[in-house]
Amino acid sequence: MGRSPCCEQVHTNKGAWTREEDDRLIAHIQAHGEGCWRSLPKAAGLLRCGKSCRLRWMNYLRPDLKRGNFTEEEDELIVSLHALLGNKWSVIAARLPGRTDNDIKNYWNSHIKRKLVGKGLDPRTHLPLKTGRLQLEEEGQSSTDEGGGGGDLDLSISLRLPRAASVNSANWPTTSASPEVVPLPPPPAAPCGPTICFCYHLGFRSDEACSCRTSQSSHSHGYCG
DNA sequence: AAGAGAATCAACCGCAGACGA
DNA sequence: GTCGTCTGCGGTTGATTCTCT
Repeated sequence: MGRSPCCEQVHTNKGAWTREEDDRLIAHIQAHGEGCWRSLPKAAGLLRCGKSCRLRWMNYLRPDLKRGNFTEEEDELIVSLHALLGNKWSVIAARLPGRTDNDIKNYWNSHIKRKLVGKGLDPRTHLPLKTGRLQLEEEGQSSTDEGGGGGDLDLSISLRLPRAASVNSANWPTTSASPEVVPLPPPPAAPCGPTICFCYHLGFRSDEACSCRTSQSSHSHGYCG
């Protein structure tokens, strides 16, 4: 098919952005909005590809970005969301106002991953390391894999919010009640059926995020229906 | 003080999905 | 329905900074 390159490689800069390039990009976006990234570099007088401009703006120049260390609350929230969503960094970032997917991804890889391993947890599955089952998973059998593949057990797990009301962002353990918080996709319209609500309490504190507490244990399984 | 290794983070790359013609 | 373009995402890389010896 011959995908065209995202930019004319010959005429674009690469590598670290200069102060001047940043200023040009900021000035252009403040004047014209984010608009079409492909045409932006030319319009802004930048020798960069649109992709690079977008990345620079999203990850570094946006005025609403929060700089500095992650708080303990953010840390816990990332772990919780990762347990539910996996490496959906953009979705996780949407729950953390002022943080970018790149930030979170980097923070995950440099801090949290190590922290979980230190606690004896598999950072991918959030389950204890080196059980027989996990041994299988490490060889390519993930517990979240689509139903498929071998073995006597159907290992697929259905995750859903325990109650429709939980879609409301107020029920999520966000660090602030920012209106920018993006709710997770709503559950199907059908009433909550026999699907297991697998509430794996990682990082959530009491009365937050989920109310179907059928067990006092820290790793409880609730049931919708 | 200097070098080595580890940690951090900005940026790039390739792919997939959305969308319009 | 097909094709081409654009955007956004996740994985990865590489430069810089920090820490330890």
